[in-house]
Amino acid sequence: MQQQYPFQEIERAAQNEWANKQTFAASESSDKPKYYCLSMFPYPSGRLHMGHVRNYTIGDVLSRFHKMKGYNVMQPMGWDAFGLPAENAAIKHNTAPAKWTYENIEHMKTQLKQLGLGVDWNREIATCTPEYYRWEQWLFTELYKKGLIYKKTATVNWDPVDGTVLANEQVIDGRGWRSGALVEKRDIPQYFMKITAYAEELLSDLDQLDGWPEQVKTMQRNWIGKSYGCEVAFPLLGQDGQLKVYTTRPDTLMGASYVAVAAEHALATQAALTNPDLAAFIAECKRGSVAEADLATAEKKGMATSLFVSHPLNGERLPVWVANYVLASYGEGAVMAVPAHDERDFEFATKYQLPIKAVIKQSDADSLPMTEHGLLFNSGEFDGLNFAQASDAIATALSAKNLGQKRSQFRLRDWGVSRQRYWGCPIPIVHCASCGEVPVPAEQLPVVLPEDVVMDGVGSPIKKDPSFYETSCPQCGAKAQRETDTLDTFFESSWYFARYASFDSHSAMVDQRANYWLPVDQYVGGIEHAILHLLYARFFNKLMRDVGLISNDEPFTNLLTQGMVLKDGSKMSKSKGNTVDPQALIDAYGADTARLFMMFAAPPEQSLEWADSGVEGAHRFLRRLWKAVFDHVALGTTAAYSSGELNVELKTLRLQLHQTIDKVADDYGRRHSFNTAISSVMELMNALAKMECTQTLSRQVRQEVLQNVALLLSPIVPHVCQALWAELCPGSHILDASWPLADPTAMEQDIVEYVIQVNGKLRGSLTVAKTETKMQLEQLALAQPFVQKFMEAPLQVRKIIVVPNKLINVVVS
RNA sequence: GCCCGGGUGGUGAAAUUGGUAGACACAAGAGACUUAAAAUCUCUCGCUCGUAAGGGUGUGCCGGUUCGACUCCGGCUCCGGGCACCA
Repeated sequence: MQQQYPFQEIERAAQNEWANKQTFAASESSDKPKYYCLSMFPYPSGRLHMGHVRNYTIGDVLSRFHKMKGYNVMQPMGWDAFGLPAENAAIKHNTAPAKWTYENIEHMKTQLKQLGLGVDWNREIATCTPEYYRWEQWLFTELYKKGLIYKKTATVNWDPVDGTVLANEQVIDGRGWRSGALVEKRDIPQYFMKITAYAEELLSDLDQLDGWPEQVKTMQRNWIGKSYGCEVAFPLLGQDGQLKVYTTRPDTLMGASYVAVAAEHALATQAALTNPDLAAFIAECKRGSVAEADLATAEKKGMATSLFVSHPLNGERLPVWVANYVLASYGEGAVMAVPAHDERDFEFATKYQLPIKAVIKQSDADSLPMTEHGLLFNSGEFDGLNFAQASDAIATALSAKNLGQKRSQFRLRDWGVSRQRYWGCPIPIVHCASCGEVPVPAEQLPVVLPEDVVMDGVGSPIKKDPSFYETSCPQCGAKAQRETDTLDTFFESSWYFARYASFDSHSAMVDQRANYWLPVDQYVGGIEHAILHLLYARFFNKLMRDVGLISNDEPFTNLLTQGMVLKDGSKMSKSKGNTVDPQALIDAYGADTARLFMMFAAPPEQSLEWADSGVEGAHRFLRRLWKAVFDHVALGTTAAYSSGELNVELKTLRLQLHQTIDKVADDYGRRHSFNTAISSVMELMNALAKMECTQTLSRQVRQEVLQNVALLLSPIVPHVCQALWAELCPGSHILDASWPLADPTAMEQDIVEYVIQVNGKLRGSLTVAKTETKMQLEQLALAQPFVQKFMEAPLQVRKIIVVPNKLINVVVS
């Protein structure tokens, strides 16, 4: 055994061995319970960053831990390979997105392999390959035929100078990022998936996801946003028709003083026909980005139309306003405004001097706006009712007039999946003059995206390429045009978890193997995906279930949401240019140090500001561990302790060892608290270092400790533990060893330390036999000088609190 | 703006169910070894009063519940994530 810790040599040897022996190849034929551990696949941006190291080390630790615990483990890896950055890079470097993407994949794959992940690389997938995306094209056509995909117009960011659609990310302060032109909203036809048809199930099934963080479930619930309220119709004055609104506060109806519609609302368009000022205002509202955060933070602006409606219950004449704070896409695209009881309506009414009429009160001291529930007043026959009573009574009154009814409403909108971009999966639809929209038949799939293209920065190459878009109608054979939009890249990442189980199937999107592996037992990924990706993946799981491909209801049984690795206070990402490449770290200290440092730095769910101070410390620990084993085996091999009378020192060390075994198992398996698992092993190693040992028994205990340390740490630092094990136990392999079980006899203790407090303040401690009664403990505590000191007259003991095996608190006054 | 998190020494953090605040590390300082440096080892290390023993104080801020609060409750503040076309 070498005296120095030869990390390069060990890591290369271990990684070669795992590759040659196919150590991590997963198989469906096993009598062990299966464990499918999935980390969110990376976007091939060029190089790994610290967020990747964190994500994939967490997944690998859990995979290796479960393998040792006797599970049949699958840990796959792949590439979320379509997306906007490839187009930008292609323009910048005058190359094709495909070439750039494949080169990045090659480089990042090498980097991932250097991390020593226990990945089954046979199952590797890249979403930009026709073998992958043909199946989502197939699913698209199936769903289209079932009516779960439909077409409607939707608003996009339009750059009038570049003549192109912009992603929200490409709109900076209302201007196009390349042209600098003021961005406009433009309505274009797009395909939508009816995720709202699954809203109820997506909401209720959250209740069965016990292995998900409460935080994520809450965010999803709020995003789906089921509310209970009332639809209210305001009859138009001077013309036929009604203005419909949806409200969650029907109890405030008698306080409505105007109604407001979105700039895109039909009534706004109508009123603008005869009102040039209003037309100009509506045009102004159509400037700027479509992102909700921009809309919500914009200054509240509005303009009165010349239209009026009548209040459905009291017949009062209310003006119709156009307001930029009304969302066209939620509810009816119109609201009834009750300024006294709504923040935004209050701000708007104050600005434009609209009437503010209070109708709900909690007390006489209410200040407006008063947005809490309360009792009605100023509301005629409804005075004195509470929220629930008033909601019922007003809904009944509206129903009687046929001007409204109770209903629920989802905030969730259907998912627009069309993108006017090149580097994505072509939408498998053919537009035929006589047959209309025709889905491409399964036998003609995939619709292959041409990869040999030139990106000029304006528009998508396939929109200008007749050899792509000219085709014939699958139904009538006449000349027809292919759809040139591509799919949202969330489409690919919504089902990849199932494809890993059927990675090489040429006959189906997923096959029976998926029902062996699914659902994913442990999903690991960034908290930034808490809503969109995870919701879409849950939706796709249900879609795949309903077309008969899989049988599970939910895709991910347990979810670990990794905190972000921040740099300079914000998310590390290529678009922000603040990434840190782990390569230098791996080159200088090895993968084990990088992994150990990452796991030791913070608990996985916590966000982490990147700093490399501490890397040295992690490396130093591995060197000390190496040296401890070196010194131990230099004296010859020995068996681990099994029996014999031990002195107090050795007994205490064994106690600590077996407590550590229990703690580390709990930290890995239940708490996912890798940092404390590491620190408890460090404490154990510190204790071992203090122990003199030349005697046979103490060498046996030392052997027992070192063997177990190798096992406990092997999920985190697998290379060095494999090498150490080979030295400690010649002829055996660590991958054949199973997770250690703590020895209960080593953990028996007959004494216990009590902390003594006086009035909740620490004053001393007491070591007593475990068998002492509560009465004896109280007497012992009172007898201590450091307690007596606080009992001098006139102070008296009022009570004594004894927390078994922990603490005694003497309360004096 | 709305939804979800977070704030503990010089730094990363620990305290698992309301029960010893700061484990384990990093950095720093002092010392040992060395011709010297590196490496390694030993010690000190929240703030404050004190020579010491010991005391006071301290987990973003203000208030509350409790024998006891980093932990629970109310209000604020700052930072991060998401907001449907970044992934």
